[in-house]
Amino acid sequence: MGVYIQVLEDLQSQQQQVIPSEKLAEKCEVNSSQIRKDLAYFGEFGVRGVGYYVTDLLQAIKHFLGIDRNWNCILVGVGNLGRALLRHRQLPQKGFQIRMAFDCDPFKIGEHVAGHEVVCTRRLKEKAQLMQIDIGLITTPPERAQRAANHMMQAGIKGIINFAPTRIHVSSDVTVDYVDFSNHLISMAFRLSHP
Amino acid sequence: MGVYIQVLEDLQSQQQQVIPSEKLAEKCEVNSSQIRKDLAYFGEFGVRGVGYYVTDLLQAIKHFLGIDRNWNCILVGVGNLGRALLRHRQLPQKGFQIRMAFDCDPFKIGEHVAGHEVVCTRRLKEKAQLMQIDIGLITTPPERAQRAANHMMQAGIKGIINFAPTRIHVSSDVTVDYVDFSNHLISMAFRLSHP
DNA sequence: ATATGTGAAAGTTTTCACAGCA
DNA sequence: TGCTGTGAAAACTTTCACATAT
Repeated sequence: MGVYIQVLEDLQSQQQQVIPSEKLAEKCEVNSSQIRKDLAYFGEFGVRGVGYYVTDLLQAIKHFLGIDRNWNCILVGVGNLGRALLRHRQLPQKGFQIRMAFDCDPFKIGEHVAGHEVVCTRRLKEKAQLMQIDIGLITTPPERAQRAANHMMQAGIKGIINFAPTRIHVSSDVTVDYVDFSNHLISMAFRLSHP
Repeated sequence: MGVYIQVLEDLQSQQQQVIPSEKLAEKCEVNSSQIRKDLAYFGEFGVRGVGYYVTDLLQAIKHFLGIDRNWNCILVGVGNLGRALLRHRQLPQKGFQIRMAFDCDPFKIGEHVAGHEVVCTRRLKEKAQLMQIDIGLITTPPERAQRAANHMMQAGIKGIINFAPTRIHVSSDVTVDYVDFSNHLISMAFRLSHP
């Protein structure tokens, strides 16, 4: 789904006005009926005999996905990965603002990373409740991921993306998504071993 | 699939010898027949009435996935994400060694990151052909991803993991995997918008 | 007694093929 | 004519349920 946005934004920057599902499918490397099904799902946006208007379609997809607004995020764990995310320009560009960064290491507290002051994790609830935080990013070592999740839940955060390679337990009204690089390397190793 | 390894290694470090599919399913947050199907797929490793021997199973899964050996990797693009990957201790721990780091920025060339000297991307082929490199990681800005992929193909690399948010084109004997954080944030935004 | 391995059933996703509209 | 939107078919995945092994 995110591919559509990627490719459509590309087309937009190339001043391409209209695209038929067949061409879009090619660029996204999926089947063209797949695209038509997906796009028809949230309203009839295509024009028969013509194709899809790039700008209108992008708008519609973004609205449908809920990314035609800003999302407030916080990050816990200012290690290598945490810093990479704090400095990543793509995220704010797409409407995901990391508002604050937390860590429990006294040596890191007070440090500034890409314009964010690093704050003690214990102050997460107090700080995060003030501004409405939507999404929490966990980039701690695995053994501290659960604690980070607990802090986030106490602050009323309902969406957690866990980059630490461990499962976390959350109450049923909280959505968790797992991101683990190693999995991509593992799956690549598998594919290369079974040609 | 990677979840199994995560959980089994956890069990191993807790000295747990045997585990039935039901318990394993709970920890992996999947259905227990799912697990039995998956595990039966590469040989009968369970013992009826008992369960699975953790160590043997781990061994078998790792062998099956092709991660009971070392994989030589290189990285192109020493930005924030590139640095995070170079410093990530989990990767070598799992058998993925990043052997060299490349960048085309003259200010970065010669710099050392986590024990890796940064080398000019033009010298990729020359350098990478010497040691057998299996996997290439692209962490460049999107506009330089295709060039990085071309260099990798010239060096005979057959597996590419692309962290840049753009599609790349490769010959049919090369496997590409895409990793894009934004997708996880987008999918979270979607789930939080449609409760 | 207990827990695997596996056919058969249910559910989901992907693709096909074409009617219907610009 | 050209391309969308969509039912129907095919392919794939997940779950159930139980015969089978220790």
